[in-house]
Amino acid sequence: MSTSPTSSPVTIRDVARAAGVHVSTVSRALSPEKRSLISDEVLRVVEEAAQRLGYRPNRAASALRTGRTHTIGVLVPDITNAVFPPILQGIEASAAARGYFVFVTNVVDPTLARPVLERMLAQRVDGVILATATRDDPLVDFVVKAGLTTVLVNRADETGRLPAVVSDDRLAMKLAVDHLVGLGHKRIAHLAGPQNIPTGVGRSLGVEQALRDHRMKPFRVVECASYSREAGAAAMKQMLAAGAAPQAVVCCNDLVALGAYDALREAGLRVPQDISVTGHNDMPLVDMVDPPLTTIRLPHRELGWRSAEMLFAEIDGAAMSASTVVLRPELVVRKSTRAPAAR
Amino acid sequence: MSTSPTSSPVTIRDVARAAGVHVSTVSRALSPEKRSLISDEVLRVVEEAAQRLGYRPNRAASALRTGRTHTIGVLVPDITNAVFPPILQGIEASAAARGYFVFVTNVVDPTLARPVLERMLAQRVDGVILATATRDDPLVDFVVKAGLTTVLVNRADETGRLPAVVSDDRLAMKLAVDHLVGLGHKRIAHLAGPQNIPTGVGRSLGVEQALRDHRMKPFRVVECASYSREAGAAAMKQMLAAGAAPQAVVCCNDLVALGAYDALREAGLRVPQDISVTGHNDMPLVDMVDPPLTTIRLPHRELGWRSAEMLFAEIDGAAMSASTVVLRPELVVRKSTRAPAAR
DNA sequence: ATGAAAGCGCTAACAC
DNA sequence: GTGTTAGCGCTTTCAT
Repeated sequence: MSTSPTSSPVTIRDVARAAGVHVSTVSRALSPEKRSLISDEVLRVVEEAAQRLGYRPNRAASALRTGRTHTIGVLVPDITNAVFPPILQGIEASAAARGYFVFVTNVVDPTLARPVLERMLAQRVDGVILATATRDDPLVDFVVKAGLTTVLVNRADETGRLPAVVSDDRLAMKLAVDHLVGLGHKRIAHLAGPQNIPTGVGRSLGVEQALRDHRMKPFRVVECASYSREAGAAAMKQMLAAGAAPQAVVCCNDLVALGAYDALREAGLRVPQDISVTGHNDMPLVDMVDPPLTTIRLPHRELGWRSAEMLFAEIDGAAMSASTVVLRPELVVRKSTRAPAAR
Repeated sequence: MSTSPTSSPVTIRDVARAAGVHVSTVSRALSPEKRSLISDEVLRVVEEAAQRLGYRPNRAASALRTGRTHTIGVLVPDITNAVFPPILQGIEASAAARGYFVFVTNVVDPTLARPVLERMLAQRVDGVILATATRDDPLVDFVVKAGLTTVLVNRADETGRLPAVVSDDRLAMKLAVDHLVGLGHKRIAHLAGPQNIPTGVGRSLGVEQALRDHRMKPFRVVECASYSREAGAAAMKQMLAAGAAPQAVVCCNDLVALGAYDALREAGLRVPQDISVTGHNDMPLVDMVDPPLTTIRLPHRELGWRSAEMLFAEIDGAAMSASTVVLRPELVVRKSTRAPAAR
């Protein structure tokens, strides 16, 4: 029976007056933790009054008093990149379940992250989740010094000072390599990610290790300037220019793989007849491209969810002692890979 | 020379003491509007002290005092849907430029929107942007009654009570239809969007009108249950079951078009040889599917940016009197459309 | 079980 | 140009 939700200058005092009790009683009655201290009768009256007046506790006031804003911040490098929305979704779901709100910021330029964090500090967020950390990120230093509760997602902290939730990049690449080797490929190349980003080096290491397990070495490796289609195309082009084409190429991510498609097509090479390609992420629609991409699926939403859960645990005082949670990726075989042509 | 950004219990009082002035002087000195009232000398001293101590104004306190939180909320139905991230990006860019933060909430179930708004009201957001409004949305009523500054994006308010920023759905469909007619198609069908969503009806109207302009009528129309690939496939299947296949089908959105691809392929029909297909949105990767989709491109980022700008104008007191801004979409021709086969 | 009172950090009248 | 004062709405001792 919520009445007219008109503009609400109704304060706790109004409720107290209406209920004929003191404001502190109202405060207690409306607090889940303290309501046990109040008699059933008063509880009823207060709740009725609050309801009737359309009372909405002013969070700013409560934040000022308690120092807790029920607010967290998230920094993502590019919300337009399909891996981040599911992560955000996971974070937001966890936050909403606790009555928290999430400030989402799109930090295009890494140097702009610092001022954003400054503003978040001013807003007194209860914690932040960083999806932006590069290797040796000064931001890690900053949040640690500032005493800001922080969790990393999708990118771990190599210095081990911050808890993180990541996917197992090494395993991911091993799945791809094993699949290719199983198909009979010998000359397996790698389109590597930027080596200043944790996932970039992790995946490169994974490829090398997996190949080594088969007593093989990367046929050729080219580093991409970024996780983008353009960078992938450029890198593939460069690889092709370097000599004989590989039989298969393991890409650091889907976008790069699609860029490789572009370059390969331009060079008159067919996927998978002439060359097999694998991606990483299983972005939406990669099952519809031509040919459907064999790739690695990540539990993106869970990555977000878990990171938020860790953050809230820390906010609630459970020192996580910088643990890193590693989630398992899985191989999704489609049409971009097949056995190499007989020679 | 910002010193150790340690946990900051440093208040305006500490700065005042360090600078040897009164707190109100500090407040003024640090406020862009009021700093002109302060002597250069004092200004210098205060700024130096603030800097040195690592002072960060407590926004919660300021919000309590002024009633302004420098915070806005955004409700999106599905952040995972590729149209929304660019919109969010536009909103966030506009907000960041003003020192505002954005609460992003993913409202899966429309019935959950109300409690989310209640919480936003409690947080005292300065305004909200709704990307979720359905037709005759009770939410519109709610925010109007609550006196919450609101702008709609991507979906207009038919009752005209709220300002909105939308893309021209009628024009979009006209572009698609004209293209198809120009190619020589006669039997043009429509896979319509949910008719309880403004864009759904807008686009349907657009198709009908455009066809009428050519003295034609829709060859067949099926409404999709949602803007999804599955719904598109189901609708296309249903259409096919209804009798002779159309020569071309105009889809309400890209996902639906891709669903149509699925159903068509299953039915042994080739795109575009047997049937032409158009989409709407120009999602990432639809240029890489097989065949590359002819579609309508929207200025998504600008949609977001403009809506935020309108919201801030209203927050700053410029009554926008519920104006609706309509942005122009554009046709992107790819490989899913061609002239009908000679019979 | 409830009331009284203080104060979180800031801003805005209002003095001077 | 700067200081004084009051108070935003809430929570939390401390009494009773």
